[in-house]
Amino acid sequence: MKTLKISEAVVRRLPVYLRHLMELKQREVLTVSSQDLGQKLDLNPAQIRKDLAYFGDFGRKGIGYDVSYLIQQIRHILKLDQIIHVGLVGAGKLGHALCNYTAYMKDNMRIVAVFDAQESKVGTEINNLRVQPMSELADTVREQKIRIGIITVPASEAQHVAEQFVEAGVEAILNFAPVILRVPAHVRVHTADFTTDMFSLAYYLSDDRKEAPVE
Amino acid sequence: MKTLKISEAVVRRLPVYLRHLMELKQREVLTVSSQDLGQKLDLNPAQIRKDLAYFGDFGRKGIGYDVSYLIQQIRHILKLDQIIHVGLVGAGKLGHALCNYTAYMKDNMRIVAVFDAQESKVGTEINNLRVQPMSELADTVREQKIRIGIITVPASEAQHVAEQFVEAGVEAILNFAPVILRVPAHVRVHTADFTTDMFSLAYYLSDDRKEAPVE
DNA sequence: TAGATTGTTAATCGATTAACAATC
DNA sequence: TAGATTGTTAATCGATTAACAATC
Repeated sequence: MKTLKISEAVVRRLPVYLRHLMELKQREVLTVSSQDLGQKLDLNPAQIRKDLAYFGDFGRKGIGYDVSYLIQQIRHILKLDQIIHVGLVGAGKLGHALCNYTAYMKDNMRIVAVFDAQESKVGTEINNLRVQPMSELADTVREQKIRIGIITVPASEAQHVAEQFVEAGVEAILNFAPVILRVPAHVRVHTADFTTDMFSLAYYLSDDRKEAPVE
Repeated sequence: MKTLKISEAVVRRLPVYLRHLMELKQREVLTVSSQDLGQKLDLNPAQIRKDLAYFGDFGRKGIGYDVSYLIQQIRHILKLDQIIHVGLVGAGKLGHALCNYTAYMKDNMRIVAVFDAQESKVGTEINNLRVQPMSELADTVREQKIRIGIITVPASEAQHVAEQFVEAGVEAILNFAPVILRVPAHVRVHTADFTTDMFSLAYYLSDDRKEAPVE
């Protein structure tokens, strides 16, 4: 395996490849070409080959990629050949939804603890997990070997929660609050912000204003 | 206003600028420089100036940008100087969460209808909205002037729902299901996929496997 | 005036795509 | 063998950043 700095764009495509490969496997497709993949995923075949070639020679000239083998390799690259433990803070509707969303994630990641600052939430059950108070976060992260933290609290509390996660030793954070978190460089943060998505979508609407303009 | 093809990267940053500007406004800050903004948002000041300059001369040399004026301009660019009507299909936990997530979106967008294919869901109330059957989607989209559709159904149903949205005349779709949707070129789709985010985060974890490796 | 900061051009950097020898 | 398809190099394209004249 080569050691080179892999761009974020490449890393973000790997889960997309993986997902489609799993589907192919389920349909008992044994082999797939970069051509096929590109067609399905709306990507340039050369890009797919190049992405994969960063990590090794996974294909066979004239043949393509062995589906099962490639799945195994991508899971290894993404460190998903183990079960990653995840903690979540914010037992609101969104937190609830994500806990249940284990559908096809469950072989690779598992939400093993849920926390909330609100006393009324503590002790309730979500998906067989007892909602814990924030005071238990640090110990639980260590005991349960939680490596990724999910933040589904209001924007005003997100930074504080992030700091507690970092303090407890979490290595990466997925943040759903619409704020930019400040964390040390060794902690990776991705922000999954619904409002940013919605607002940028609006840009692409046609120009005729259908409602009474405010301006 | 110049007419030039604006890259998606630029469009995705505009809502981030807007959000921070709103916060500045609330704190009664009158003026902001690209320097200040860059610091807060982790972006290069030149990039911010360039992004804004695509759309007009909004700043003043030696001074910076007037916060209120820039807010107004960005809202106009993003077509958020009107209230955009939104429809949602999939009244599960995630759909529920998004309906409630109107917090700071409510001046710009409004979810005005919720649909679900499951009979057991139809007729229940979410945030004062009656969940409607899919058979009412087309008419409601037209009557309510719904321009953006949100999809929060299982992956297997997402494509079918997208087609119904497109058929009904929706201009853009925000898709939460982990699939790549096929829609005509005039419809814009953004995919907000939780699993892709989580899986790509795992790549950045440290290399020591903390659980018993599967491999 | 002096200091600050924009808008914009030019330079740099990085990512995508094309092309093709190697080879199954 | 002929056709298909990889891995990789070179070409292209696009996005980010630096630099600076204009000017508040």
